[in-house]
Amino acid sequence: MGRYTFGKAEKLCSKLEIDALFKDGRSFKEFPIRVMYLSLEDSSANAKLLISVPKKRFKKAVSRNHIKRLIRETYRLNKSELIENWHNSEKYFALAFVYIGNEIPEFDDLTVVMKRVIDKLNTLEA
RNA sequence: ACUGCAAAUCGGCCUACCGCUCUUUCGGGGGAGGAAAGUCCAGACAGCAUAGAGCACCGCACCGUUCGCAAGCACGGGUGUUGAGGGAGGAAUUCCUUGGCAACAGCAAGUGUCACAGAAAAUAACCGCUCCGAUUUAUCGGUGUAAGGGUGAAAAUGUGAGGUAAGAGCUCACGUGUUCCGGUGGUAACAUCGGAAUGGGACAAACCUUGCGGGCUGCAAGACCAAAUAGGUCAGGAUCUAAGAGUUGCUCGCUCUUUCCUGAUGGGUAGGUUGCAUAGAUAAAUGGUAGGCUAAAACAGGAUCUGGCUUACGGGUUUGCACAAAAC
RNA sequence: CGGGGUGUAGCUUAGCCCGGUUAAAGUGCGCGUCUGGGGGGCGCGAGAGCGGUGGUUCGAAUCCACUCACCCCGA
Repeated sequence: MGRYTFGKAEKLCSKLEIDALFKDGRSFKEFPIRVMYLSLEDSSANAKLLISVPKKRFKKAVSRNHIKRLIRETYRLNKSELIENWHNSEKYFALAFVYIGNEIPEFDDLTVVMKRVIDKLNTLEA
């Protein structure tokens, strides 16, 4: 079934959707991640995600890539509950995770944060 | 052996589970670096421009070889300079070995600058020296001179002799620097020998002069496909007795434009394909967790490609050089 | 990807083009003084060797080369 996959359909690629998300989307913070979300009419997947790490805070490409990979892994391993919920209620969302911390996080700490983010998204939209 | 220095080189591996990207004949296969970086140079490639020549602007500047338009880079060589070691000598100095650096064409084309100090920083004259004149016999004025003094980063070719009122390349000898000519060695830069002329302070990373080279812009270049909306062109139709223009002396009529509908068409935007690759996308792929080797491994992530340069870097390996005293 | 700019006292700037004597100013800091005290005024003083390395030159913040850091612009 691919419960822990993260393929292309689940990534936010369209420039139009990205612009709409940053213009009209709502957001909340769960340090060190800022989450933006926007309901979509119809889509290929129940949740399409975009991960961003600002260049101003992390000068080196290696650092930015590493943080993006960590966030992607934690999301990939914890998202199944959220996707199931939205799939049952036929909701479609565009998501953006922006890293606002100043240091490179540890995997275990980020897992805790990501679980709280998933919970919040579940309760907010339920 | 250890340690230090220099150079070259390597740039974590294995196992399990969960994942990413490209490709596929659906079995599978490929998947970041020595610097991928900085963007300091250069080229390939692409578009535009282009009769020929000159000027401006920019770049380069000892010689040879590979590549290249010229440079750069690499290797080798010359010259200069600087550090270290050694030899000769009383010293100045000079020779040899070795390492670093050099934007090493031209101030003898012109212009400009040379602070402070000093008389004077490039048509030299303060003290001094010489002669002449005056005189109050302390000195003053004039002429000549550049040996000596002092200043400075730098003071007008060094030593000796002749010469002179005193002196001076003023003359001569021996040196020395520069330029030219010739011989020898070398592909050449250059080295060396002989002769002639000459004595021009430094600075061109000062303006500049000479020689050589350079068209401009860059893959977000460029090529192709192309929705919606608005407008363009063409064709057909409708509305007309509405408005304007043309035709005409005037009216009618005719033609065109304005309005609406339908169809076609070219340009072009979003977007896509290509350019684009034996890694290769287009919000952009190499990761995460656990364990072991052993301790966490360092610097660090491709966006058109290639070569050079520079910078960052834990640890390992190899080679070369140095290695005091003591103990064995 | 391409292009441009800036580094000088704690901070903000000048000086750089065209090299020269002790690197200048404002603000901040310290001390003194005026005031009953604060604020403010006045006076005095300390504080940088010019981002780094190398070169040219008698001499470099200034000229040149390389390099490090930061900022901005185009699409």
